[in-house]
Amino acid sequence: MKIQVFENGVKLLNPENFSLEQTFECGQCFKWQKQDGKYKGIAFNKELVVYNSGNDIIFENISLNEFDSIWADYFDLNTDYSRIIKHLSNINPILKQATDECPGIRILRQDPWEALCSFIISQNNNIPRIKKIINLLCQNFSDSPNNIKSFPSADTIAKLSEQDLSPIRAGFRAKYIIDAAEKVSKGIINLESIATMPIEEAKNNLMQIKGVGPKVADCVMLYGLHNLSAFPIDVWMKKIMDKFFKGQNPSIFGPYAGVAQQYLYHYIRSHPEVLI
DNA sequence: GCCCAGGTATAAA
DNA sequence: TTTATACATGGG
Repeated sequence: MKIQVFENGVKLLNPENFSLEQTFECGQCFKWQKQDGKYKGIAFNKELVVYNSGNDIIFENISLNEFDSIWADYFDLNTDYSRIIKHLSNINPILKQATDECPGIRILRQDPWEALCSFIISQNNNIPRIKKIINLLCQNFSDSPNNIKSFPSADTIAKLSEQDLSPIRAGFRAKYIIDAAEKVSKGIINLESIATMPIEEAKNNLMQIKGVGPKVADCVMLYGLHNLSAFPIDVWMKKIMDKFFKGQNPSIFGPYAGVAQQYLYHYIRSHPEVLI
């Protein structure tokens, strides 16, 4: 990974297997917004503007230290995705097509609580409205010390009532958000320790939270706890499995099932005709 | 107006 | 154990 440091930022020179568009628009995160061709977002209480410049990617107005300590990790830039892609594309022709189409997806290392809360909100919902609700949650309840609209902590949400949450228009999910926040805040659910458990045990723990079923639990494992074998199955993935992997289960993708799932999901959403 | 959305809780079979 | 229905809200 070649890096150039400017007076006002860090530039990644022609990075391999890293596309902002594919990474942000593949349905794994909901808080990054495109403005004037640049992506603006917040993670771990830091604001970032990041954008393409030719084949390079510019991280605006940050130090090398911040890049190394926060963003290289967040974007999973120290993982060799070319190896994962090579492995996956040998498994099945549709996976090869998917990786050829969107080889720049990175599985972000999101904050575990943010991922949990976000995917509770995602249930029976569409992506534009998921984004809207999460944005309202941050606008209304962010507890950042720096006056930025970061994702509110579980402790902050745990102090709220279902009625307090009414401005975010989450509907029936509000009670689930509160329950998750209370369990995390009280330590009944410890996301750090869940990260070290075998995946089935981890999912069973997460499913103690109201509104968390197998799909949301897999999303938390994959996007929040970076367990790359977690395989969230939604309506699209169900169709894909039925058509291309009939009778098989996600274990055929080995330890990278979750990455496979992300390539397939992104690919099939832009080519739904493949399923016909 | 109508159908549906990166599902889950609950009740009924 | 499997299958059916309600759920809040608003995008398309």
